[in-house]
Amino acid sequence: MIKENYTINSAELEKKTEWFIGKCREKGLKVTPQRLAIYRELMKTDEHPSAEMMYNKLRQDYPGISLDTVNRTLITLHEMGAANIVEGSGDSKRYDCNMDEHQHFKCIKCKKIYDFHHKPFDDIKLPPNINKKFKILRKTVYLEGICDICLEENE
Amino acid sequence: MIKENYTINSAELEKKTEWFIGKCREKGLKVTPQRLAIYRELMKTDEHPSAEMMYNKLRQDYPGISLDTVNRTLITLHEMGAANIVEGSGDSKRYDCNMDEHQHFKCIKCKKIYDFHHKPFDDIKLPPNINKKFKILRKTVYLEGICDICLEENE
DNA sequence: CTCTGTGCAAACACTTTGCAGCTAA
DNA sequence: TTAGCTGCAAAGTGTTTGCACAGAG
Repeated sequence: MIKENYTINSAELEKKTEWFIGKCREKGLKVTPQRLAIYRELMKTDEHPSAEMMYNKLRQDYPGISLDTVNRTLITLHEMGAANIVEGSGDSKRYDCNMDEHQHFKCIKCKKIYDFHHKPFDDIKLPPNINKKFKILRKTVYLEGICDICLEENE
Repeated sequence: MIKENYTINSAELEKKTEWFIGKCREKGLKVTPQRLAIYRELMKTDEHPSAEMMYNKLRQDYPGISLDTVNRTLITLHEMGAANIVEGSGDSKRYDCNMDEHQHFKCIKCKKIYDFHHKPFDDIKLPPNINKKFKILRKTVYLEGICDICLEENE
């Protein structure tokens, strides 16, 4: 199912806010007005905003807030498990001239990208409602984790 | 299968180079020494390099080459179908605090990201050799294309 | 009171653009 | 010859860092 025009109701928002406050305390992070505002703003949208987009929204209600705080807080949210960084984002572009079907595994420590080819991933079926609504140009199965070399180094 | 320490043999490299020259002619693109060098360099590595990484390698043999040429040429290679931009790259980071399993579709025209949830994508089986070698932290199925709104606008 | 978090400014990394001269076809 | 490509420089965009002050705990 495609989720559209998502709006969280206020009860849900308060519940999530409570959860977030608990999570902060648990991790020894301070509950500042900015952190709350950023988290709540992110809860309220389904736009997968960038830091810049959030900053523009937030400064309407919090004129003093700065873009770096938004940036830093989003990273904090990600680290504490309260937000995801959406795939397809960040870092600089990386190129590849292997035009055969294949997939990538990226090590989040050393940033190395490994090719692999797993036949079943070539053939995954797209959900029909998506396929009908949008024109799909590329489908990607993408794995992230820690590579064998970095795993060894940790021990 | 995982592809490692990939080195192309010179016969293969020449064959691909011929193919590339043909492809350039076909598209009315000039075969310049820089283009050839960049394409051949990309063929020779499995490192999925960034423009910067390629530039540093290439300037050893072509001291005059500039980083913008590398950047522009990589885009050209991508447009002519001789190279891919590896997923997980480019643009600014985008955030999401929906922590439930779900997938994303991104419109390459308007950059809007749509959530959807297709149960079978949650359950895709990892290839056992990958799973054994690396510690997989995240698996992602990610679709790109043109959304319904942008499709309409084109007509 | 203490120590984390914030705002500001500057630095940084990466990409894009305009332009003049060069070169493949 | 000439359209397209390159190199240079500058500007643009997004992110990170150092530091002093403010405010949560």
